[in-house]
Amino acid sequence: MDLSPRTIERLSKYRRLLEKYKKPDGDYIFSHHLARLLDLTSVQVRRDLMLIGLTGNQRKGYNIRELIQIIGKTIDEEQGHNIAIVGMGNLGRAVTRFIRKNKTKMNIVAGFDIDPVKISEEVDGVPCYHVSTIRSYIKKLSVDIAVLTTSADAAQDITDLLVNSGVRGLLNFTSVHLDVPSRVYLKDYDIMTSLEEIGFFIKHPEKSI
Amino acid sequence: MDLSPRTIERLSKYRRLLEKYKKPDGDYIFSHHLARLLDLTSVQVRRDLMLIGLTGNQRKGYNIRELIQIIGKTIDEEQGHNIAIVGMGNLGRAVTRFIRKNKTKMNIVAGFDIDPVKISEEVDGVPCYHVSTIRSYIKKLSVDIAVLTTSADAAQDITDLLVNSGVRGLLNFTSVHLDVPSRVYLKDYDIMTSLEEIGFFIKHPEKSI
DNA sequence: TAGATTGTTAATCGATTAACAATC
DNA sequence: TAGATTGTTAATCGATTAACAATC
Repeated sequence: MDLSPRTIERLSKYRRLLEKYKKPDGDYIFSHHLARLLDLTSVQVRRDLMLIGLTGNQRKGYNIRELIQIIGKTIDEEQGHNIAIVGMGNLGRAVTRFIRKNKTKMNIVAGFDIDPVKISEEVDGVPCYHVSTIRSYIKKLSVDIAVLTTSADAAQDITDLLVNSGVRGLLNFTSVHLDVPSRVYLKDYDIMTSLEEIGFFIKHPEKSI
Repeated sequence: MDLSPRTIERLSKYRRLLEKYKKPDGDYIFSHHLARLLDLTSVQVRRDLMLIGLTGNQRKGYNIRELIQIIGKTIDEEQGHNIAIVGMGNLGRAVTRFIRKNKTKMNIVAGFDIDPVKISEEVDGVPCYHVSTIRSYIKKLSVDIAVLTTSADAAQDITDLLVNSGVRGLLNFTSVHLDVPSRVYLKDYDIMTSLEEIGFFIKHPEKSI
């Protein structure tokens, strides 16, 4: 199986959409219908589903229950993922609550901070520890994904610590470009860059149509 | 000028990196040096800079001051952008403080919420109004970009309201796929999908190396 | 000068889409 | 059956990279 990040992202969106989807006229959906709901082409939907071995019915389309189940088999880790939020400032607390609202296989097991005020103060039921204890808690709690919501200054040092402690995936909300070994999967979320991108394209509207 | 979203994103990162950059051995930087700092190739850096008409020096590289200035001329709107945050929950407040910490041409001029508790309670100096007043405030304050941090339920209705009020760019933090006219530039930030992407690729490490 | 770097075209790579046979 | 849809290969499109001449 050889799925690109973009395909994985679309599969995640298909599943989430259909989990909330009140069956229109049964438990099946056509590729062009799913495509329209997400502004994609029906070919792309069929191709994505083909790649994960899902087969449809020419009369009824794709079985929604089966679709959700096979996407889960493809992208989920059976035992779920244990997540740590590093940096329990506004952004860290917001992300914590956001993730916990979505009942998925993503379990937030710990927060970390340097501020004594935040430490041992639970956020949405998640305990917060001092960053100096990252190594032992990451190992003890089998954290495999960390969300980085620290200050820019601390970002690279904390990243090194996380990676050395065994974290294998990182969601980086800081605006710092992180240096990580290739075995670690890094996803950047650069808010300022995104705003500047939006700013540019509303200044040059002809480009985006 | 015909710049892709990816080029704009890289330009934004070049600038931010170099603004904080303490000159190594002068006020110039080589393309391969800048490339290494951001995990890119030097060809890509040179090509990006070529596209915005920036010319380097074969002995010294690119003048950092000039680079920052020309990137600004390319991507910034001279008068800046007026931004509204819609949904002043944890995420909205976090994003507000985050953007305001970065001194840029992005001015947050208003927040909106439905919760009477949050309304007329300033966040980091930004006033918060009721969503029913979106239309008049968006026009009065000339808001051109909105950050959507509402609940999933409200997302599409609020978006319609924003677009009808004249907003031309949207940064969407909800997990809902939004339907917007093509003249509106939309950028999605789907946290759950990103986590699932990370989860998949740490399960299949051979793919990401 | 020799060596390193820039600037730019052509080739390559990866992802999307067009086309169409197979199927219900 | 006719019509619509699926499944899949081939063509296309867009972005990155290789190659190399020009320049300091």
